[in-house]
Amino acid sequence: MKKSPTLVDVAKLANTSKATAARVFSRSKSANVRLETKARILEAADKLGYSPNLSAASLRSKKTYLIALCIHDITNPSSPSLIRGIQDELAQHGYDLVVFNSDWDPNKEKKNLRAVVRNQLDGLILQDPSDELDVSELPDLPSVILTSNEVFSAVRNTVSTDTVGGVRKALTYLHSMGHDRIGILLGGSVSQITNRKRAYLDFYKGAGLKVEDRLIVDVPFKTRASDTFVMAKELIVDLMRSPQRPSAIFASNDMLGLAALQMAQIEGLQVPRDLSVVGMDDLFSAESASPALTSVSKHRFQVGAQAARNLLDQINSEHSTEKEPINELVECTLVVRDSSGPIVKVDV
Amino acid sequence: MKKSPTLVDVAKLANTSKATAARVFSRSKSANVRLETKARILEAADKLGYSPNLSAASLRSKKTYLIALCIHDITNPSSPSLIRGIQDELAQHGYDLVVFNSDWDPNKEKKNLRAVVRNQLDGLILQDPSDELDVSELPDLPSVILTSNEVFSAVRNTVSTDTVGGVRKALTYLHSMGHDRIGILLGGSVSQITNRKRAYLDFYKGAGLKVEDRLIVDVPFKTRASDTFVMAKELIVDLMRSPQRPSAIFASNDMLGLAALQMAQIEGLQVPRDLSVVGMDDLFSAESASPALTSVSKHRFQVGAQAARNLLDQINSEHSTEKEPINELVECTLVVRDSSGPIVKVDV
DNA sequence: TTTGTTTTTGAGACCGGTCTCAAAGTAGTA
DNA sequence: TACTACTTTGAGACCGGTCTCAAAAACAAA
Repeated sequence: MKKSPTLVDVAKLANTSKATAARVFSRSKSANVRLETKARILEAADKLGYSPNLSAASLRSKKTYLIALCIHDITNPSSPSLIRGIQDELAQHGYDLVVFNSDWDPNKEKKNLRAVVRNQLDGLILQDPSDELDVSELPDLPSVILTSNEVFSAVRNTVSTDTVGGVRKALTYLHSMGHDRIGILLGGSVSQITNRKRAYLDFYKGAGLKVEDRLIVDVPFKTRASDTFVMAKELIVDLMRSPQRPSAIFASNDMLGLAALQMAQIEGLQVPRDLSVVGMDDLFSAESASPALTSVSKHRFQVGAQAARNLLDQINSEHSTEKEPINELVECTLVVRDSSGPIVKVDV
Repeated sequence: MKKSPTLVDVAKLANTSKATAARVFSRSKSANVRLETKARILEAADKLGYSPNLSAASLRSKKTYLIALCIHDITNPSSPSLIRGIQDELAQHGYDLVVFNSDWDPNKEKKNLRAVVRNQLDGLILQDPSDELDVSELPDLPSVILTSNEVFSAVRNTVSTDTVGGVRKALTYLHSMGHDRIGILLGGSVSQITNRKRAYLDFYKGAGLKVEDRLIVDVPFKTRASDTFVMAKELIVDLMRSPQRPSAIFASNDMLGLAALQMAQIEGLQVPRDLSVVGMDDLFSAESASPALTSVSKHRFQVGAQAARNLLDQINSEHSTEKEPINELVECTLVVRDSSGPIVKVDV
């Protein structure tokens, strides 16, 4: 690991000044270097195996070309496509991504945000900040927050998913297939649960259906997917064994939907003949399930891409005058697969 | 976004020198500062809202406390647990992770490696480098390569999975359940395919079974999981419909295993009564499949943790004298679930 | 050739820490 | 009190780029 050559070495070899050599490698525009000179410098750099030192550059220019993504857990099956959406967009503009996990721990979250500042990262994409996080604690840099929480959307740009609309789409679809007693599995954070429960109740009211409390199942939140999964299955069995079981189940996330599929099979219910199941998230696991799980896609990839674009816009708009925050909403789409179908009336 | 305070500001306010103030925040040991002084400095820093500038620090100290992970695709379902294993280990030592995707494109791979150097990252974990990458192109920094390729393991530390042993475990298990005509679905890269095919043939030979070529199915590799999935299903159907179909299928990755489960259901085969299926990777999708897929776990989380530990060791061992590279092998484990069982003789 | 304009180049300050080395302070001991 | 050993502090060079500003060169027009 010998000392690597610097710009001065290159300049010396190319018989020019440090400043001129710098212009050749600088990211900023307006690199006015004569072609002949430029070629000479590049040749010298090549000969020496020169690679610019970004630490040095960023010290002066205040730009690291690194973006922070603070999410709960990269292990969560819906994280990868979000990340990929962000990365693909960033890559086009020469930015790279640093990923932080908070594990739903407010302390880790704050710690991560501090790391973002320390590392001089150029921008921040923050997923669903915890309630413990005060707006004033947000670092003072270009940022996009993935949340529908008004506290944050009032002060920062946000991108969020129209989950309420998504729930409506799923229920509308099931209702159109003749289902009028639809079980709902609620999971995730408290706000997610209340959100979706409201959407469910609204739909029932709008459709003139009678709400049955026992069709509404809350699945306690666990940080590890597998734990949620196990817990969900127990609760789902109860629902399936109840004397008047629903003809369809809407799971507010795919984890729960998959658990339902598994339990249906164990209970000897045939899907979708005996039971229709619709999930939400459209994970790969939904596509690969047997039968393939009908699911509401939240377009995580697009959410990521959108957030990244928004962030880059902020970074590039010099005059970051106190503009009104932009709050974008991404629509959900229902992906119909094999786990759902028209109701089949049972003759007893 | 006003100018943030520097160490000099803090020192001034604490009525001490820059050097002393620096010692309080320095990561390196031997911070000999009197407690009283330290308190004064911390108080000043707190009052000013001081946050160290890592770009400046790393310019001088040559340390960014950032590690690069170059993988093929974060969207690949097995990536997240690998990443998490790495991150958890790194976090304990104050390092953060930058993730790069190559999409199996050698050019992107090289581009990423250059970015690693430019950004002065402190270490590199590189997944399965492409054949186009020459050993000489590896950047000159602490690194761990996730590969079993001898070309790389001869010159760098590596961590790899004993997939051959994993294949053997799966086949041994199926054979012990009475299956003697086991189909194998081969997928992934060329080397993966040849590796596992050899393991399969070796096992068959060892067990004194007759190899049937039509039980060996190659599934062409696609970069997108969904594409592989669709392609796999067509090939699997052929296998299932063949006059003498196997009583068990070993899929060399879970994607293929899940595809097999789905096709079995569509073809009206009951798993595991009519067909046992065993996958490999132990993705969450395997656990959530119906029936839950028996799978060979490659312990990706542990692989990641191991690699990270190894990397940190390298970084911390000052005298990086040309040691023999360390090549670690992680064993696979068979996770038996509901998609496999003893053979059931059919009476025709 | 002279003058005005535009493009290229170079000198040197600067970014905000870390690091070295010597000076100053503090004990401990005789 | 004097002397040694160890701890704590400060001065200032240094890391390798970027940025500003003015000088030099190139070009165009007169």
